[in-house]
Amino acid sequence: MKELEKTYDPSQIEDRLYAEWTARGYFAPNRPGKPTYTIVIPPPNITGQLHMGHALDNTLQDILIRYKRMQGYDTLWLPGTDHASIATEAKIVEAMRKEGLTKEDLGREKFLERAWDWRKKYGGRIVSQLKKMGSSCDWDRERFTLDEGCSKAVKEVFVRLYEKGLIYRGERIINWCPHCRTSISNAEVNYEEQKSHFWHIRYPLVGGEGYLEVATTRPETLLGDTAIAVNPADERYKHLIGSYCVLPLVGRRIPIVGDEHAQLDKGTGCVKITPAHDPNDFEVGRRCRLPMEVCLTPDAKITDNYPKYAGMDRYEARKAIVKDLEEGGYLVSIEDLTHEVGTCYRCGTTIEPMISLQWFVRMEPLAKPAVEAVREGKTRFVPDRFSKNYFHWMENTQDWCISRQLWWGHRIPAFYCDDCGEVKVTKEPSCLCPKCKKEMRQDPDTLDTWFSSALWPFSTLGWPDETEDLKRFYPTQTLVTGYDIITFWVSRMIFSALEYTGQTPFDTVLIHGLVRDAQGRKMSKSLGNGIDPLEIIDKYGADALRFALATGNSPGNDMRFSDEKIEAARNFNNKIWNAARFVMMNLDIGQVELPPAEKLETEDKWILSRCNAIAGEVCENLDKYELGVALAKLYDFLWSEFCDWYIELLKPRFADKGSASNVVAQNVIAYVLRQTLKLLHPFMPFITEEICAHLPQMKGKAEESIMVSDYPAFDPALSFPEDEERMEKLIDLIRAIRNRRAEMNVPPSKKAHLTVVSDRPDLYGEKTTKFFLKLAYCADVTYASSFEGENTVQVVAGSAVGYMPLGDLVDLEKEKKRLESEKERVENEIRRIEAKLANEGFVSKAPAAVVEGERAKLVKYKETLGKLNEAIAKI
RNA sequence: GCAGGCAUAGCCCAGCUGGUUAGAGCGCUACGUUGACAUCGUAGAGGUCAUUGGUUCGAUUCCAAUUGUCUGCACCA
Repeated sequence: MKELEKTYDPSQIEDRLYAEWTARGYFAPNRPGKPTYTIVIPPPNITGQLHMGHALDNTLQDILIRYKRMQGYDTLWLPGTDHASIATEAKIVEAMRKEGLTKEDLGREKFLERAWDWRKKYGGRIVSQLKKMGSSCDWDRERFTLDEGCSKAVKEVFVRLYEKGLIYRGERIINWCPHCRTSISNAEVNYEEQKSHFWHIRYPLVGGEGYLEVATTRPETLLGDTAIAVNPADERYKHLIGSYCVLPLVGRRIPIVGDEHAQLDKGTGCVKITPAHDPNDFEVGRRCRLPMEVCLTPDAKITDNYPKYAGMDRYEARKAIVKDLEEGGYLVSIEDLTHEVGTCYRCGTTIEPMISLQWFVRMEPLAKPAVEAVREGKTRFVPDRFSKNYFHWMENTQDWCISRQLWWGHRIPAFYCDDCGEVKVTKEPSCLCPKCKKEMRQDPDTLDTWFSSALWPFSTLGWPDETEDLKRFYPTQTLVTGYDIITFWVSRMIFSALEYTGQTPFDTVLIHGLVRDAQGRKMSKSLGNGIDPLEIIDKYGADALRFALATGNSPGNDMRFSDEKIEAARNFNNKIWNAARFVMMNLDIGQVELPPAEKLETEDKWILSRCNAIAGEVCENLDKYELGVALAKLYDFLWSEFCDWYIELLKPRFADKGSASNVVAQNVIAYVLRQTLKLLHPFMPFITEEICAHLPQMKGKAEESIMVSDYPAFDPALSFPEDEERMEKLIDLIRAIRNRRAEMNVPPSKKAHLTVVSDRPDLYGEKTTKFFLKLAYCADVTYASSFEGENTVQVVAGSAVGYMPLGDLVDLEKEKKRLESEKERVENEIRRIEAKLANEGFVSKAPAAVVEGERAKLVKYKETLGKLNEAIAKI
């Protein structure tokens, strides 16, 4: 038997195994006809580097796909990347800036060349990083949101929606990022608390003595004011509706209008209206037919219409205008205020609401069926509470601004005639004006990245064509993603899929939380507290990283990543490794065959039964997406039951070379180890594969790789409840003896005589002696139905009393006290249970199994109480 | 403002549809090493399961309120 190294060294193993798996085509099992299980990857940005969020997301997906693959499903994990228009373009622009170049210098074509070069250079980076994680994606089907197929789908969708009237072009207030120089959707705005002021300003009335006072957080937009609104029911001002005031500093006459937007009980009741730079004011402007006055340029500077401030940045202008207002006697007061300000989710710049001609998706008709589908359970969120988020967003969503003033992305397939203004939307790359027959000009803008991501589950499978893949793998089963991306992506995939394919794109959305740092803070570049998964892999291995991320992690909840966690994971790897080393050192059989039940010892049946039970539970947990729970069970089973007990119990048998019992032990332990490794494989693919490759094969069932072996399932033939009970009793007694010795500070080197008194000869006898000798530090063991002796320590557990003469170490008084306090505890338990059983309500209403359980406990406690009395009487 | 999450051992967290002697890991204490593993073993200390009510035969678990904390969404003239 080839020997394993003493400590596990993942770096020697992982890349080699990954290459082997790839070469053998294991990632794409190709089992047409079998039930399918499909996951599409949330495509990482091509600009991105693998971070802990990706690591968690992909660990969970890989666990699921490996599990289903081992269960025999026709699995597909479809990988790919996202062109990430705004993020990528920003990076390229930034790189160009360093060369002293702007987009305009280069022109669209040259710029796009650079972008594709960028993609070529960096798009592969994240992919190779995913591979380091062990991600078993079908790389032959890798896709890109801007590739030919996805582009085809995007055009198809755009044209269809346009023809249905669900996409329209119009002038609306949109969120404008002055830094990225593009519109962004509502979903892409983050609100941040900022300290600011309320400036109270007087607007003099025309043809009168008085003035109206308004308060604003944005005095610079005063330049764009085209009215003052008051509530039509406001007794203070309603007589003024229809008259005018003078716009301070500008001198323009602006009307006083009546509109519900102005509330009676808020501020002074008067509101300045800037229709071109505020969404609410825009609506007021529409209702009152006010002119739009644009006073800010796309880079948030004052327009040339206001020469005094022209070219000033919005904040500069604010200062200047406040100063001028003050000097002109218009400024009444300044009030401190903290308020939420919209910022660009990409660059953090404060967004500027602006009136702009953009393309929109009409959301209401799309949102309705999407809400219905989830309500009817066609797609299920795990955990369920996230469906509430989803409903809330879907039911309140406004039209989606999809055009972006960027070059890197899907160009909007709309064409304009410069002569007659005709608009045509077509999948063709160019077209002639249907009226003037002149070449039309394509819209220069591109689409929101999320527009193409929304089609990902079906565009990647060939839609709009009825491809074999689409038929075979769509709709998909599970989508795994973080809660931060439900609105951006998940909800849009659902309504898109319903609209174009008539089906929800996936059955289940498994939501995970954020990976935070050890102090619970969000990992961020500015804090510099990010942990690089690749460094973790280098140091501890991918399996350790995966274990640290998966264990104890429950759906939807954030988790902390810490040194302790990754060290615990590394230790577990090492534990598995060494358990395997031990097993192999003791094997001399060429292949493994599970002996018939009658040849098995109690401990063999116990471990087989436990392993089998765990297999059943793990499958159940995995089916319910309780991956963290499943892994924790495997951890406990392997470390506690397999290593701490079964291996220790077997040591005497392994020492007895050549015996029949030794051979049985070899077969059982090799079998259980293999089963356990299989159960663990989806979580920790590398170490399990490496060890399995060194283990002898099962007779007649040789497996090429653990990756393509069958996942264990509960097998009634391997369930031995009586032997489980028997072992548990034995373990209880051994534990109790160790416990007693430890309490009395008896070193392991001091061996004691043990007399086991029990009326259960089936539990204790010749066969158990070796265990007491080895695990309970006994010199020898005798079994009896009664015991007469003095100066002995008495241990009550597992339906037996153990007597150990420990000579001078025994303090009889102390011993008696201990036994009595133990007795008291047991008596309390008995009282509690008896009271419960005497309760008419409990007996009649509680389920029979629970009542039976309580009765069984009572019997057990009474038995223990009897033993304790017996022991106390001896003192 | 609206909605939602979380509150369990010194720390970090499990505990799935109510019935457990409330659990792991880390840390701490004591003991232990010539052959699987010190990246280890044995044992121990440590919890009124945030508070208050309610439902129930029975509540850490379900409901309500309160407090603290975090997150979405909205508004902010």
